[in-house]
Amino acid sequence: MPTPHYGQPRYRTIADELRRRIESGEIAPGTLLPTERALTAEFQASRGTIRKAIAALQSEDLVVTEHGRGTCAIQQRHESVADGKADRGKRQIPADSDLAAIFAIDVGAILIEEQRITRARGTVQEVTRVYRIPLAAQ
Amino acid sequence: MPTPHYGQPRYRTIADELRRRIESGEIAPGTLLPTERALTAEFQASRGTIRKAIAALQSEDLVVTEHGRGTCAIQQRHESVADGKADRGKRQIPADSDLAAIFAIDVGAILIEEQRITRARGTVQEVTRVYRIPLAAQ
DNA sequence: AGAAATTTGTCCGTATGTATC
DNA sequence: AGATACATACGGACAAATTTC
Repeated sequence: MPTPHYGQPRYRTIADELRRRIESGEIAPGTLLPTERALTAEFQASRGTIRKAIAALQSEDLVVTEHGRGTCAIQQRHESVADGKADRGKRQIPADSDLAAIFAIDVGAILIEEQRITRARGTVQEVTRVYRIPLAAQ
Repeated sequence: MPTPHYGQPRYRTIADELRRRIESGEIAPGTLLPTERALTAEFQASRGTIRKAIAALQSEDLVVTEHGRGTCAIQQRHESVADGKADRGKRQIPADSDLAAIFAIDVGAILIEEQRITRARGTVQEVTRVYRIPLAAQ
């Protein structure tokens, strides 16, 4: 097969299909996707194309890939948990030296930290923290 | 050259060099970068590697690429030099009392921390950190 | 207007390095 | 240490958009 990518490129249709499986729960959050090798077999595409599809999902924060391990589906953000308890919080913290360097601000300057805890069947799966500069300071 | 990517991969050092040229004004905002072909000649790297380096700059909103035209440097607001800190990183850290309580693990137990830095026009917008328990421990 | 050249986009196959299990 | 799985890199081929002649 040369390169017949009329309409939509192949890596995109593959990404769409994988996204569907994740969002439908066919690939449960927290579980590994099939290996790249398995995906090349299933979609009859080269490994490079499979990796491009997965890269698209990564940029959507739908999956996380770890070197020798595999690619893992991430718990969805706007999914209301069964217990309904929103494990979210927002607070202000002073920047430590690490964050200060990244943001190019002074150590001790105030940052906004938003925290989100995702659970599955009661156990904590992930803790996500997003830091940013207060709007007032910009 | 086979594939000796000790320390830093090739595409990243190339991306760093191109970023330096853009931020130093050597490649003026609004002007086209050298063609992929020219870059392969200069850096003695394959086209795929060059494209990966450019893709990195794209995700930093430092350049935009148009199909039959080329890759164009973006007008940017000055800002501190990128200190070479990777936009994505993963590391293992011991749980502090806060995280230990959330995960219901011992203080000092190892957690995986993944960090992602999102930028817009060169400036840091958000720092996202995701913590989770190593799979080996589950 | 049209053809050719240029340039980026997609895809394949292979080989080797590196991290994890 | 061995097997498995992802990461990097090369080279070639063809497609599609743009520019040039």
